[in-house]
Amino acid sequence: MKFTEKNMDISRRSVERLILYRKLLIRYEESGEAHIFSHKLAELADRTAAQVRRDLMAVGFPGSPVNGYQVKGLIKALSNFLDDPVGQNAALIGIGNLGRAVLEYCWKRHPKLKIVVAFDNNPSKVAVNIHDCECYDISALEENIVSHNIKVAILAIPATAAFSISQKLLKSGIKAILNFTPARLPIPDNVYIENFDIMRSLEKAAYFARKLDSKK
Amino acid sequence: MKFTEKNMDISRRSVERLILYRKLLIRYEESGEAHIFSHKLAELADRTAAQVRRDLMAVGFPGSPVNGYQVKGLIKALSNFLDDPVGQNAALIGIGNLGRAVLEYCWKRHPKLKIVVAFDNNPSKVAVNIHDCECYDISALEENIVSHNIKVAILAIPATAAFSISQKLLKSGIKAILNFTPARLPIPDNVYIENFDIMRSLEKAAYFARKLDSKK
DNA sequence: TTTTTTCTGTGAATTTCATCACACCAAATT
DNA sequence: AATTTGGTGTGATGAAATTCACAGAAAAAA
Ligand SMILES: NC(=O)c1ccc[n+]([C@@H]2O[C@H](COP(=O)([O-])OP(=O)(O)OC[C@H]3O[C@@H](n4cnc5c(N)ncnc54)[C@H](O)[C@@H]3O)[C@@H](O)[C@H]2O)c1
Ligand SMILES: NC(=O)c1ccc[n+]([C@@H]2O[C@H](COP(=O)([O-])OP(=O)(O)OC[C@H]3O[C@@H](n4cnc5c(N)ncnc54)[C@H](O)[C@@H]3O)[C@@H](O)[C@H]2O)c1
Repeated sequence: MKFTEKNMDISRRSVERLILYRKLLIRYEESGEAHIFSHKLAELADRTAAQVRRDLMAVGFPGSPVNGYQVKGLIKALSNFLDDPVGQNAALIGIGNLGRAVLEYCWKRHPKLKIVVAFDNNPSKVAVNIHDCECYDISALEENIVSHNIKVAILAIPATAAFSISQKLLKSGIKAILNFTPARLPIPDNVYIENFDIMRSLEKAAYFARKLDSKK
Repeated sequence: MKFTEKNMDISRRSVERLILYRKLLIRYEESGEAHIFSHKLAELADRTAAQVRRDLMAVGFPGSPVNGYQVKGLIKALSNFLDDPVGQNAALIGIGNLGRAVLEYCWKRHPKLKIVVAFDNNPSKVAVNIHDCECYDISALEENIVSHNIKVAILAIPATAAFSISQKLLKSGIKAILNFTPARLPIPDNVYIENFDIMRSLEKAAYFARKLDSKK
């Protein structure tokens, strides 16, 4: 069954890896390679070849035992699987240190996914244009979220403001939130949320550093 | 067996949750509560009560069927399990937008884990002191990592510099790296690495936003 | 031509992770 | 005094994720 239909359910972890594979493949293609074997892609992604092939089953792009996968075709198949054909817009809430770093970083990285609007309550930060992204006052949040058909938001405001803004986002039809504030937001389960907390990541890193350092 | 010894192997996910529990408990304690039941902690952490109790087995702090867990004691037991008794120091490499945001955010958040040194190759950023953190020229990296007994590093430099710096970190005995650059770093498996890539997280969020939005 | 090699695609086995369900306990209730 | 209530700690069970292992296919080697 080479051309598996792509409406099968797929795990969060698997999607994560598919996104990584695509990124690695784009880089790999730039180095001039036209084909790649699962074990090579696995090496780049730091996974096993079997897992790579399993993950790719969801995408349904066939490889050949002789040459492996055609890189260009696989990238296209992955994009077809992962991206919205029309493209998706995202919003940034909070144009502080972190918000600006994110804006800078995400600029022009993805042809189908762009941060097109940002919001802040500090007048000095609005009415400007950073990297193709229009900056508005926070009072214009709802109307712009709706009018730009935005379903993804990045929260980078102080924790104290996080809850009330998240409620507004939900009301405006947001379906995914990347939450950089340390606040825990109550979210219905038909909305995706990912909480980032660098302090917690640092604690985890420190825990394992200690374990690894004490071994041998 | 109430007082399980804590040298059992514990999964990465479980450690992650224990760190979250502690944070939630500290907040909970501030609200004046002295005791907590597993189902309440589960609710705060958005997990099940059974999983909370399972996770806590590793810590070995007993709860009572009548009052649940004593919050103060549990926080202490978690800290005892998670933290280095002496404390750990971390280093930041790259004092740019992102680096400064991280430095600001992590400042005074943890009594046993501190970013004590930072490095940059831009002279205008060194020889200053941000939030108790000394900023040095990158050439002083190795000696300071060693002299401060640092095992955890945060990489927030341009991707092009990531590989060579990571090699220096490894040589200096680093055991964990939080990598914010999009570079993939080859790391021996006795060193912990966590790769952050907001673009990839955003892609994932967009994927699930799309799926959730198309359902019903 | 026949055999060997090598890699894909995927059922089956295995391992890892999460939940279930219950023995046990102490307080509250009858 | 007996019974009910509600929560912990954990063995047993179930589900999910990963790895194994092999049929099949096509090129390369013999
Ligand atoms: N997850 C992490 O690792 C991490 C790292 C750094 C910072 N943070 C968190 O991310 C958030 C932003 O961090 P930062 O360093 O950029 O802070 P910052 O203070 O530099 O930026 C916050 C921005 O939000 C704006 N703002 C404040 N209230 C607002 C409101 N009600 N509506 C709209 N905009 C508002 C401010 O004007 C400011 O521009 C904070 O919650 C911080 O704790 C998280
Ligand atoms: N993971 C993410 O989501 C994310 C988000 C934003 C930025 N980033 C990445 O994080 C890194 C830093 O981002 P930023 O926005 O802070 O960039 P930045 O340009 O503001 O900061 C980079 C800093 O590194 C310093 N630097 C450059 N070369 C160096 C070297 N060889 N040794 C020491 N210091 C050096 C520069 O002087 C500068 O201060 C970049 O790789 C960027 O792509 C990642």
